[in-house]
Amino acid sequence: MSQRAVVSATLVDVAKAAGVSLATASRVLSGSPRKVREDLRESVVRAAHELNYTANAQAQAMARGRTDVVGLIVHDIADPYFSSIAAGVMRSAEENQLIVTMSSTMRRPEREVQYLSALRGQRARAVVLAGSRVTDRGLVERLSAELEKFQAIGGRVALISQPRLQVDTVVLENRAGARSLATALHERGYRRFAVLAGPRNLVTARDRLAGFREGLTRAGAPLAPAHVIHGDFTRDGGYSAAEELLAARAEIDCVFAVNDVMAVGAMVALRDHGVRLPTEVGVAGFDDIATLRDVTPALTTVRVPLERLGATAVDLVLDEQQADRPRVRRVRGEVVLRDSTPPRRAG
Amino acid sequence: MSQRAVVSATLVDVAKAAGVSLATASRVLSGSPRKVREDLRESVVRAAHELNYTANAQAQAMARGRTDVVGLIVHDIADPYFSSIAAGVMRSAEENQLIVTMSSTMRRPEREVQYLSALRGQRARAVVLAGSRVTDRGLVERLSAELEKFQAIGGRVALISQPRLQVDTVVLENRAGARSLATALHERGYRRFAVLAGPRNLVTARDRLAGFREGLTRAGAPLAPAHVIHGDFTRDGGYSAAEELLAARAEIDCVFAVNDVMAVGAMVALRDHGVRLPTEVGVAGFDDIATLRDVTPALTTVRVPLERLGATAVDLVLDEQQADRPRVRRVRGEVVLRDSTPPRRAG
DNA sequence: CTGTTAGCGCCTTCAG
DNA sequence: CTGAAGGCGCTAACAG
Repeated sequence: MSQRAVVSATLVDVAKAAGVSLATASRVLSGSPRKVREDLRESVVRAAHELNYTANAQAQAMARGRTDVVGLIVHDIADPYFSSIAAGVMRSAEENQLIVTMSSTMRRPEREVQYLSALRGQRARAVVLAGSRVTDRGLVERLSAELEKFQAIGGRVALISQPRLQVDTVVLENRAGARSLATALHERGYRRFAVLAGPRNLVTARDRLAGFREGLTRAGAPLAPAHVIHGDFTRDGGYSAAEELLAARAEIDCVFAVNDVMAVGAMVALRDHGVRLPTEVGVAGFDDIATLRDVTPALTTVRVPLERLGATAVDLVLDEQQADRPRVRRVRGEVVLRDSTPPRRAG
Repeated sequence: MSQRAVVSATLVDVAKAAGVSLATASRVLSGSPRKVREDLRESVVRAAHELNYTANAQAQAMARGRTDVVGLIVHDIADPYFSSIAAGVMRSAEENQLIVTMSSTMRRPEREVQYLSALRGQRARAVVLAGSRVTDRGLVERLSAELEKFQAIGGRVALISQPRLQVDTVVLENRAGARSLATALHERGYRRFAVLAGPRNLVTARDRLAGFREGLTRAGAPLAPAHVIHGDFTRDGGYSAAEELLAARAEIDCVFAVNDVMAVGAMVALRDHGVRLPTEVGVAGFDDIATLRDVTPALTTVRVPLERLGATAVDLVLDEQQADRPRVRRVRGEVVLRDSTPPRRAG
């Protein structure tokens, strides 16, 4: 007879069971500032407990006119760079009682626009867009338009990347970091560099290349154009780029891959082709990915506080101070010299 | 005068602008099966577009009585094991037009219960719980109770771990995998093993240890109890456990760490203490984490199709066939022998 | 301090 | 095929 209920108890049920009005029940259960007589409060709590009552967050959101959802959009959650950022976002979100809904674009920028639109449908309170911007003008415009719509209905936005759009941004100083790295490597005695530069259309990759080049030029050892190889921002991209370098028989003593994942791919490629590391060629990366710290030789890189990037972005969207123009939080990386680039004797 | 609107257009606005009734507007915009005359449909679509209308998903969910949210709960999203599973969950979720909300327990099992309760508040359609179950009886009971409440209101649940609770589960055959690994290593000539066994209360860790022990026993080279070291399921846990092993001056020729992350930590510890790898000691792990494939020497391990685990879990919760008892999908790992455990000469 | 009531935005019978 | 109206579960004025 009594079929298993597939609906949960509602506030009306609780109120009825407790013998109070809907309003009173709501007041005790939804943390309203208004006081309720102790005995009533108790019976409401008890009734709620007995009925396994849990407020319907959707209904609350509708009645209140706002949600506690923050959307996170990343390029690829399986990439340690993004999973670390996600960890930071989730940590800060939890501290602020927010729910995180996540989506992964699989490195297809158009997806950002789609997901953003979906988040608008969710009436998400805020969205964090992590990952490099691209250079494609059309895409940037479509994203901008969608961001404006999102903001038009009161949503907050933070980017983790480059300050290229009219929204709050956590800026990772890729250029300065790469410049410092170049200087440090030059000081260690390296002179003939190659750069595995990643995709041409990713601003992050471009900035790192540009910064590295600047550093070398200042140090008086300018980068040869032929020693810049583009490719995917992945392990395999690094592997292929390094092979290309070898095929070109470039005369070099140090390879800078614009991220750690690529650097590791490059190391493997070099070794596979009989290059001894780090004696014949030094290798450096960027990011200081935790799981990659234990490769041999230990990878020289630029440490990026990834979790902090994520947490900072959430803090930014939660700080409601409506500035007249986009705010920017700059985060610097720190050069970490390890065994993959030992000091090199002159000559 | 005209302050920037902070509310979005509603269906009423669209209907009004299109000169039709609310019902008609709803029918064209929400993919209702009912037909609407072509000219009306067009003007509704146009009005919606002009007003930047996007249906309020919360309101839709309330009216329909169900959501498109699937919750994912992991131990630690920054751990590549979980980020890969997450990638699989998100892929399958997207294919099914579902939204993923994610939370990370930071390896504190009580959090699973809390998050599950929050997801019940969200009226999530389903939840995927990834990560090893624990042995603590009280925790298991509290989780079970919360799972039942979740299911009582129609929510679907899938676990990725061990079939210990009365819900659908994607089971990773840790025991069988570890057993095969033991056999394979024995065949390569290893005889004196140590196991870095992870936390005592994690079922995954226990199963891997048990399987490995079984394999060795069958092969006639039983594991010495003193050669089992427990510790954290992390890189540093592996490092410490290996140091402990060294301090005990155990006579061994092969170390099995119950996951790759620990194995890498162990490799570093062994090297730091002057042990030559893999000549003096072989090292093996479990999981085949992608970013860890390039350590030197290349790590022998048991490959686990992590993304598929995640995707399978989503498929399971979406397949509404209400079986009378929990369904189980078994997934096997595959031994991958690499350079960290080269064939060993007898003697 | 408590109760009544009007929405929040949308879907979906039910008439027309 | 279209429109009117009730209701999803909850919050927040507004009275009492």
